[in-house]
Amino acid sequence: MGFGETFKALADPVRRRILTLLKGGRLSAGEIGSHFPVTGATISYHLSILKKADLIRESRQKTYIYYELNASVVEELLLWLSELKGETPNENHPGT
Amino acid sequence: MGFGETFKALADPVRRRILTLLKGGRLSAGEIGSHFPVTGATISYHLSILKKADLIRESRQKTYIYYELNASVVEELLLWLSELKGETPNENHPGT
DNA sequence: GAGATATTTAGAAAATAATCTAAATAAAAG
DNA sequence: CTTTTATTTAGATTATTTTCTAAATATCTC
Repeated sequence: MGFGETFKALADPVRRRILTLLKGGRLSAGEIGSHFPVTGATISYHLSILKKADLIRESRQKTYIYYELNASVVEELLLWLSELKGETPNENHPGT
Repeated sequence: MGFGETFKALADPVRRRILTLLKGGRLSAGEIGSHFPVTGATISYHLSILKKADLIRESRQKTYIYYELNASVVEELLLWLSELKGETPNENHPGT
């Protein structure tokens, strides 16, 4: 919902590391939290920021809430930055 | 100097608009300021943030200080985001 | 339903960021 | 060297962000 929100979400090192973790597949909030020396509440806060920026998606399953990366917003960012650089953005969609 | 600084610089709408303006070529601080309803001091503050993030470069000339976009940092950002997306980043260097 | 585990929400404290006004610096012109 | 114009720096204020502890909610298991 706007680049400001997205860039702001990416500005925090904890949130960038969360995204990098999620690159390897979906993880529960607890699993994510175990990688950082902060409380679960703080992780929950960071997840809410990432969620608001639409960089991650959640899915409840049993007792856990799993989070996974949402690449489509990253794509929009790539486009904006490519345009800033002054290049025609590359297409790289093997499926199309 | 670290992605945090760069993303933080990009998180502000005024700073993003400054970068977009500079895409069209270098501008003095005053020329940049004339596009925004804020004081020159505030523009100077935003320019200092962009400078610290190495997103812009300055060059003094006569009474003016000109600012221009520095694309190389944008390139690093593109790489990081491409990797986050899980794709091999595209090369698009016509000169090589 | 009571207890256990996972996660979020609320509220407060501390740190950081954005903006302004006023003063300082820099360079050029006279 | 004084004045003018361009820009930055300093200091104060207000807003936003990050983090914590404690409490609330949700979902399972018995």
